[in-house]
Parts: sequence; structure tokens; C-alpha cells
Amino acid sequence: MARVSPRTSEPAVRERLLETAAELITEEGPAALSTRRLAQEVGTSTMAVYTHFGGLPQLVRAVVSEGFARLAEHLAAVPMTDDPLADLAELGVAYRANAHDNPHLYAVMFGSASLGGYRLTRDELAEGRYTFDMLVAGTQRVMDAGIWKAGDAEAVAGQLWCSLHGFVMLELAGYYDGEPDAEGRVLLPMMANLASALSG
Amino acid sequence: MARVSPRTSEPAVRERLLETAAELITEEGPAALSTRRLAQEVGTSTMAVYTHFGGLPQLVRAVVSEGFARLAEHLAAVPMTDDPLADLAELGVAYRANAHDNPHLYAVMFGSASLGGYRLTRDELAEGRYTFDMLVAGTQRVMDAGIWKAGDAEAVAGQLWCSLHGFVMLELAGYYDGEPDAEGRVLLPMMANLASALSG
DNA sequence: GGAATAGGAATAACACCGTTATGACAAAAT
DNA sequence: ATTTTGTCATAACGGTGTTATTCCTATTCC
Repeated sequence: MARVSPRTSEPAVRERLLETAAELITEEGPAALSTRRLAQEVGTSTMAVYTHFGGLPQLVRAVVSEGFARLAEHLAAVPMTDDPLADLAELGVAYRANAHDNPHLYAVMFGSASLGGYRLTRDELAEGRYTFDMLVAGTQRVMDAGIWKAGDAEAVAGQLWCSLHGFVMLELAGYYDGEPDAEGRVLLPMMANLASALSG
Repeated sequence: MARVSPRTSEPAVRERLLETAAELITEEGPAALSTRRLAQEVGTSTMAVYTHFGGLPQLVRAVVSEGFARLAEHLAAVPMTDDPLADLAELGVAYRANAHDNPHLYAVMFGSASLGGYRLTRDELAEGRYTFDMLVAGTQRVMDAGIWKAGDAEAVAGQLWCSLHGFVMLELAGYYDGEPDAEGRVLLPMMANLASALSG
């Protein structure tokens, strides 16, 4: 069984592997993450990756899991006011901001092709759906306030998610590079337009 | 200078490398593409990749370029009727169909993180924008017919592209796996909803 | 026609990668 | 005190992209 703490209060190797791996992906991209580089960075041997995670793919999955947690934190940090529609827009802004702060990590989270081309597991999909649930809740609030006509909040939030995710991915790919104010001139109008489609 | 044809009418090695690389990515994923595997498949040595393309990344760029060409073909094959709105919907359906037929290739085309984490060049972005231009033209037709209120067709098409791309990416990642009729229940309603926001 | 030349391709090597087997070592459990 | 168990270091295996070198062949020039 896992040693609780080896007397010394140093952070466990597992934690440091996770943190450093996330750092490497975030700062230098997925290609910079290798067992040898990681082991050197943490100050251990490549075996640590296998004793603690079972292999590099599983470690990446753990990093992805933390990425979803960060995203959830970003979204949860958005304050709820008495203007549900503005709150929903802020949710979109926070969603994009998180992807911008961790572009490589975001790409790994949703980019099914990267890092050996593994597919997301049921659990990872569930973590993504948790993000989606926040959009559903925000949409439901707008409907409950009578700003949008009542309807299938999941379907509407799904459309919202597609637009958000698509915009973020295109932006990360390099489109909108010549756009100085993508948030004000693309993201917000997009959400406003979706809103107008459902108002009344 | 490049030999025009070595007397024999066999397809040039460069062409076969390109075709086989696209096949490998399409059928087995990006991870299956390696210089040695490719050389063996084509019946040459790994050096061919370097003499013809300069390296694996450049070859991948060439494959991506062909992927954009395929996408353009798919979209150009959509017949234009006297119902511009229906045509635009068909454009979206064709867009998704192309991504479904070549999921790995589509992911490489837009997945900035995959295969060594290279960034798209200006030229590749331009090829993607050509796809975008088709959406702009389709949108313009709807506006010209008076179905949508006249306005910035580029902005509207951009929103359309975000939604389309986001939906396709999420679908390829595994969300919507439990949805038997994603086209009818997600994609088409999404486009219809965007349409209603702009009608009048 | 023969020689010079240039470009394509094969071989082998280098450094790196993920992974695994082996063994040493220290902390728990008995 | 001894056994057990989890952790990590070392070294090896097969694989990767890339490069230098060499050979060969087809074109080009005279």
C-alpha cells in the first residue's frame, strides 16, 4: 500500500510528477513530456512514472483530469449576479480565459489525436460533462428568469458549448490571430446572437 | 532538378509517400505514421522522406494540405438549389460528413497539439480560410435572398464555423457517443437555431 | 558516343524515446 | 528480528527521427 508520508514532509513523488508533467505540457507542449525528461526534472528515475501511474499514457490521463478540475474551478469562480444572461456570458469568457491560460493542456484535454492518439475514457468524458453541466445550469437560470423562453436547457447549453469549444479551438489553432479583440468582437457577439435567438 | 519521369510510368515516389501517409493517418491514426513504416509500405528507404519533403513534419504538412483539399471538394460537391437556407444546412452536413470519413486527418488538420505540436503556417491557415470562404458565400446567398437580414456575412459565417467545428470536435472526442442521430438531433437544430436568430 | 554531373536512394550510425526486467534498499507489518 | 511490500536506480530492448556517407543511375554537356 502507498506510504502515507515518508516521515519527511516533502511533497510525495507522485504529486511532483503530476505537477511537473502539467508544467511541461503547459509551457513547452506535449512533445516536451517524456519519461526521461520528467524523471530528471523531478529528480528521480523513469521507473517512478511506472510505479505511480503504470505508464506515460496513464500519467497524461491524470494530467488531463487535473486540467478539467482547473477548468471547473475557473467556471465556479464566476460570481452569480441578478443578471443571469450576463452571468452566462461571463461563463463563456471564463471558459475561453482558462483555455488561453493553458492552451496546450486544453488541446490535450479535448484533442483526441495528441499524445499517442488515445481515446478519452468514460470517466474523462464524465469530467468534461461536468463542465457542460455548469453551462446547463447557467442556461436554466436564464430560462427561469423568463429571459429565454423555457425549453430544453441541455440542448441549448449543448449549442453553447459547441460554439465556445469551436471558437476556442480555432483561436488556439491560429485563426483569429489578426483579431486584436477576439473576445469583444467574436466571442461576446456570438453569445449575444445565440441569446437573441432564444429570447422572448 | 526533379526528374520528370524515370521512363517507367510508375507513380512518383513522392506521390506514393503522400498517399500512403494519408492512408496511415486515416486508417490507423497519427501514431502509425513513422518514417520506417512509411518507407517499408512504399518500398523505399527512410531517406525518401527527407529528399522529397525535408522531414516528417513537412510531410505531415503536405498531408494536411491534401486534407483541406478533400474538405473543399466535399463542400464544393454540395449542389446549390433555389433554397439557400437548405443549401447552407447541407454544407454543414457535408462538413461533418467529411470529418467523419477522415476523423484522424481532421484532427491533425485542426489539432495543433498532435504530431510533435507544430503550429499551422500562414499557408495552412489560408487553406482553412478557403473552407471558411465557402461558408461565407453560402451565408451571403441566404442574405441576398432576404431570408436573413443583411449584415456582416463573414461574422455570421464565423459563428457558423465555430459551431460546426466545435460540434465535430466534441463528437470526435467521444461526446455524443450515446446519441444515435447526432446529425438530426444536434447539428441540424443547431443550424436552424442560428438561422432563426438572423431571420427577418 | 563518352564523360561529367546532379539528384535519388540505400546503409549505417547517433541520440532519443517508452517500456521492462532486475535488483537494491528502506519502511512497514508480523 | 524477520518477513513483506512498496519505491526507486540501473541497464537493457526495440523503436523512433534524423543525418552523414556512399552508391547508383539518369540526365546533361561536349
